[in-house]
This record gives sequence, C-alpha cells and structure tokens, in this order.
Amino acid sequence: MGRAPCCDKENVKKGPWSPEEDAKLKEYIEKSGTGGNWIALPQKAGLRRCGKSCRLRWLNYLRPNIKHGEFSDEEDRVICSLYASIGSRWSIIAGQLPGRTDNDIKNYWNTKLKKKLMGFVSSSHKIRPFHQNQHQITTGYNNYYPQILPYSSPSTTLTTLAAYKYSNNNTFPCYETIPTIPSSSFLNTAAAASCTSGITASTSPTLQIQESNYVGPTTTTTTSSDGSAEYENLDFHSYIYDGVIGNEDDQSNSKFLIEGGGKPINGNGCHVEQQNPLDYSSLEEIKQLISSNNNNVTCNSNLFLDENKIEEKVMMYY
DNA sequence: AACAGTCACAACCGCCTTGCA
DNA sequence: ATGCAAGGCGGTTGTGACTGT
Repeated sequence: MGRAPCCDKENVKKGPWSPEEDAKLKEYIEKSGTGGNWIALPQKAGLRRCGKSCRLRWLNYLRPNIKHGEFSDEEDRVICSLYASIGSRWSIIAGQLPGRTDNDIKNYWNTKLKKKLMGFVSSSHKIRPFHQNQHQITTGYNNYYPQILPYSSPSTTLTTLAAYKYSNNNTFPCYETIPTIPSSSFLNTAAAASCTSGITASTSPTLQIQESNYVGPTTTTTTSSDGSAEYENLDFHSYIYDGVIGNEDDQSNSKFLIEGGGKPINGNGCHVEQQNPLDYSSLEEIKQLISSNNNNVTCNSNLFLDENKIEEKVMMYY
C-alpha cells in the first residue's frame, strides 16, 4: 500500500503561481497566519493548491525580507565554506544567510557557484591527497575534516574524499588503519546545546560531521558529562553559530580560530596548524589557497595516491 | 526570422522526521 | 509503544528566457 496523497491531486492546480494566487495567499497568511496547518490552509484561503505548494510558495517567495538577486562574494564564501563542511544541507546553509532560502541557495550552487569553482579547479588545481593539507583540523584527540576548503575546491571536497575512500580500499589514505566509522547521528541535541552554553538548542543549528569527513580512530564507548555517551571521546561536538563553525573545545574562542591543541593521532606529522575557512576574507583568497602548492606537512609517503587516478575518479564520481 | 541549445529558477516529488493521539 | 498525518528537506523536473547559429 502506498502513501496517502497529501491532497486531492485531481482538484489542485499545479505549475506557476499567478499574481492573483500570490495575493490571496499573502493576504490570508498576513491576516490569519498559517494556523500551523498548511494542508488546511489552501481551502481556507480560497486557493486550489496543495498545502505543500502553498508552504513552498510562501517560504521561498512571498514571505517578508526575502532577498533575491545576485549573491555577494561574502555569501559565496559562506556557502562554499559550509558546503565543504556539511555538504548539501541547504536549510542549514540558508540559516546562515539572512534573507536567502534553501531553494535559492541550492539553485545558485547547482547552476552557478559549482561551475564557477569547477572552472577554476580545472584550469589550475591539482588534486593532492588531503593529508598534505596544511589546513586540516586537529582538535582534542582526533583529526577530522569539517573544513578542508583551503586545500581543495569546495565543490570537489566531498567528492574528492569519496574518491579517496573509494580508491584506497574504502579507507582514507592518510592513515594505515581506519576502524569502523561512527554513525553520523551521534551528535544529539542535548550535546549540541551543552556545547553552546547560553544558546538554546532550538536556535543553535547543529552540525553533524558526515561520515565521509571523519578521519581518525573510533574508541571505546564512554559516558560523557553532557550525556552524549557513545562517542564522547571522539570529541566530535561541532556546531555552527553566528556564522562560524565551532568545536566543543573551542567555545572559549569566539571565532574558533583553532589552535593545534590536540595530539596527532598517529604521530606521522599530520598534526598541523589550522585556520577556520570562514575567517578568510574573500572568495579570491580561498581560490588562492586552493591553487597553492604549499606542502608543509609530510605523511606516510607510501600512502600517497596517484594524482591522475584521483582526478579521474573524481570526474567519474561526477 | 527561425530554430536549437543552454541556462536559471520556480515548483514538484517523494522520502524522512516529528509530533500527537 | 505504535501508527498516522503533517511538516521539512533535498533531489529533480518543467518551463520560459536568453543566446548562438
């Protein structure tokens, strides 16, 4: 048995909204609110539309303070940084850009920004194994890669990681042994709330580092002080607040300019200085970093991958 | 001028999550 | 504890505008 339709498909109008429909919806919501029930709203407002359609139209187009038009360099930078960190979590990204909707950002990324960056990458960027990344993040007892943007194109970061993983027997090339990768659902609301002291859970969107971004050992289960028992000693609590990505360890630093305070997980030199990509002042600077050939970190050289093969796999992935 | 190809973006679809009875 | 309805979200599609030939 399939799912029941959310509305009577036969009797609802589809396609572009007319100015009259927009006016009706706007007037109704401004006067009566949504009543917390989008499904019932179209009938009350006198619209032959699906409730979901009304919701989308309101959120993406009609509600006040929606910003349309060109994205600024600053917005580009934030989108790139967050995409590199959390992937296509458009609603979270939109939460960091007042006036922009998730749909807007998603469209912008898919139609313009990705191409803009990929164009840059194809002309000047040589993909290197990310363990050569001098900007990788090390915190606490673990290395993770929520923000490897200074090293690699934001648009290729996750696919690059996927390619590495795929091309190296499903493990990451930086480390000889990668045990089980933890579930991405370990970061619970309570833990996030406790990380962001003074900020309630509902207003502090949490960042769950994706599995593919995790590099490092899993450890035995322990009980933490904040109730996030399972992976406490992975020290994995990260969040976004006020336009920056932070980590539990970095709460004292308002801008999370992370110091290399942790210890390297395998002593191979991967413990390096880091910088939050959101501190970069412009997209141009990010691009410069992407194209940089600096390589101040040495890791196990026998684990390096052939650059051409990686590039090939990234392209295949696309 | 006509047509084909490309692009941008609004809108839809369906899956997943959440809240409630 | 369970099932259902509604909301939320990301991926995808449809369509009109634009551009090149």
